Amino acid sequence: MRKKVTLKQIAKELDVSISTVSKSLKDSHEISEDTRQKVQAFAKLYNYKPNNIALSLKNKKTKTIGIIIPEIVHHFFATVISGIEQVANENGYNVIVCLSDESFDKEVINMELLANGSTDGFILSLSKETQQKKDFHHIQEIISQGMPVVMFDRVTNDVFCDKVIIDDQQAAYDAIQFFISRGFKKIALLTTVDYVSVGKLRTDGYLKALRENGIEINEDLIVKIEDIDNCSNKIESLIKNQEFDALFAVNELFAVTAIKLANKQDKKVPDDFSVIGFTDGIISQFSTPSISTVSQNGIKMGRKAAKMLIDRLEKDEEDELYTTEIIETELVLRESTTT
Amino acid sequence: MRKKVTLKQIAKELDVSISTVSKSLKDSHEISEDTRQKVQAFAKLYNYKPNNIALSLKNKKTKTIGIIIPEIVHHFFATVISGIEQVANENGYNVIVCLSDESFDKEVINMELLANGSTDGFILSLSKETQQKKDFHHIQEIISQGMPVVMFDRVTNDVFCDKVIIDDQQAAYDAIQFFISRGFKKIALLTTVDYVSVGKLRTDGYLKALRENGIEINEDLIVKIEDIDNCSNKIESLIKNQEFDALFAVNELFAVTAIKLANKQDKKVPDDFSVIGFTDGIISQFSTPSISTVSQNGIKMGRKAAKMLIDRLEKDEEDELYTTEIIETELVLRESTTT
DNA sequence: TTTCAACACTACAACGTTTTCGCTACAGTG
DNA sequence: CACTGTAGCGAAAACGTTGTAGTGTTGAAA
Repeated sequence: MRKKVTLKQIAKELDVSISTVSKSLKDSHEISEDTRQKVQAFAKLYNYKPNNIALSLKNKKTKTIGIIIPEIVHHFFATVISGIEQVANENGYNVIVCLSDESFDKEVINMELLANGSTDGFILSLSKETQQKKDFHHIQEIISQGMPVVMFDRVTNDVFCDKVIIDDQQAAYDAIQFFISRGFKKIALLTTVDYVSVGKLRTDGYLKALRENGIEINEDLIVKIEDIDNCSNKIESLIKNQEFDALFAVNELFAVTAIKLANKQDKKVPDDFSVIGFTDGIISQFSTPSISTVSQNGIKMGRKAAKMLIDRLEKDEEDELYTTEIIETELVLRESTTT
Repeated sequence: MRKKVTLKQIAKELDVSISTVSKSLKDSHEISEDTRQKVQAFAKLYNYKPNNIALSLKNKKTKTIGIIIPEIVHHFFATVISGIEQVANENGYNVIVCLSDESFDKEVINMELLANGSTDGFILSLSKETQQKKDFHHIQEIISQGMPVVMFDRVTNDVFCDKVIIDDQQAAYDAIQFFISRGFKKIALLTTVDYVSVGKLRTDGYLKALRENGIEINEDLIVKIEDIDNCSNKIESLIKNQEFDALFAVNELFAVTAIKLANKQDKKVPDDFSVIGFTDGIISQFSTPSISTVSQNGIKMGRKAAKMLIDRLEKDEEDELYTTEIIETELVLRESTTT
């Protein structure tokens, strides 16, 4: 086994000082051509590479970005990571990923762990539990220590930092407007419980669109789902007992589940009702019928978040002006809506 | 801004030595009750947490696992990461994720970067390009430096290390046997080009099952796909020009694409032909018809890989005995196969 | 001959931590 | 009084690196 070689070992071997080795490898003019070549040749032979940890300690920079997300087995979050990783990579940064599993405690523990020197900054999306508790002290704490934080998608107004979001309300509004423009008046909504920020905003967009078009809001057409694994009953009863000609779901899982359950009751999408989902993932693309969605570009979101974080990291003045970037969404029309 | 406090600062503030502070916080018996309490109170007040980087440098352990995978926007890899993260977390490890984007160069660069002190070991799945080039020097190099490596799914026999795989050949064999047991004789295969190790193995299982059952192999029923974004023609022509009663796809994307293209030609699954895919992902579950698959439990694979790596890391003797764990697969029957 | 610059190199501190070893002062023992 | 033991603390090294501030030698100008 050939362990990694250090400056010290090279120095000893060549009978020069550590400084000389370090400078030779950095092509310092203080070192004679002769010595430089000797050292470089030796270093190459033994495949010398500086130790990142030692550099991090010295420079007080790790060139590492911490990502905290609720879960990774979720197409949207995976695309965001992918986007972050692209930009990080282009700028010589690594990403270290922690999953909160939607748990407040895990979110706190992971952040505190990484904040102790492991990362230069954070990109995070809040866990459900954190949003529910409205307890953001761990994030505040980290920001107050001078570590930059960028929040995306599931954000909160209670923390001042850079943010990347989509205009959830507007996007939902646009989707509903699309339905209305096609002459649909009875529009059902499949949404989450209110404490999930994005669910709430999308619901608001739905309500706003109806109101502005003078359509009465029918509470029977609004289904709020807490637990995705346990929502069949509610959706089934909606489809069976209510009459509607269009359905808007705040995520693609709700959308595809509704379509499947409709099939069971011999109702066909889009013949019996049109469907638009949210988040343009694999499911929407490949289900039959393929589902029209409000496309939320995760890659773009991740890239933007990473760019904002790195910009802040590489700028030396502390800038207290935080910005919130809005990533545009797009209504992607597929087979689940009549044209 | 309240920067992180160090031992040195506490020492200065309380007018004791750094050693005393360190020992106090570790409840050393060398320190008087009095001093200990004073230090601990102060540390708590200023929220002292030891600096991970300094610890890593001192202990020559980072408590970090490097994960190198081809891409993350891929349900299977996301589940594997999820599994790795679970076990890592349980054992106080963090995970740092790098994506090779199926590129040999990026795989090499990322590994070399992380190997310079950033991680204690690696869990990786080979990029397509690496498998094609059969160049594994970067992995060999890292192993020879004494850094443990665990490979999963896309592995190679040319590198000696711990591995976690499924029995791809057997799983494919079982799927084909299932078809044959239902009386199907004309079985089509949608596979990858041969250099993708798992594709090759699954193809071998298909061939073996046919041979053992005395069914003649019809090359026209075997379609090898290089590029997923550009495979429609080949699959369409298979469906249009060949006659078959069952189709086995080596991944779920191929499976769902085939079903969609069949629909276009007014052929229905499973009425016109049955389909079994590979990798039990979101698509298989939610497409219509839902797709029967050989389920490849990514979480389990990730957990196992992480366990193997951590075991090796925490055991002090160097053990040259490498093992290859086989994760069992399961045939999950859904709507795409007739019963 | 003195002075000084240029050259080629080394020593050392610093980053934050742990741990071994050593030191001092005081109590106890014979 | 001389010695030993010990409680309580501090100094210093080590991990690997970089950059600043020296150090010693040479040769040339004054």
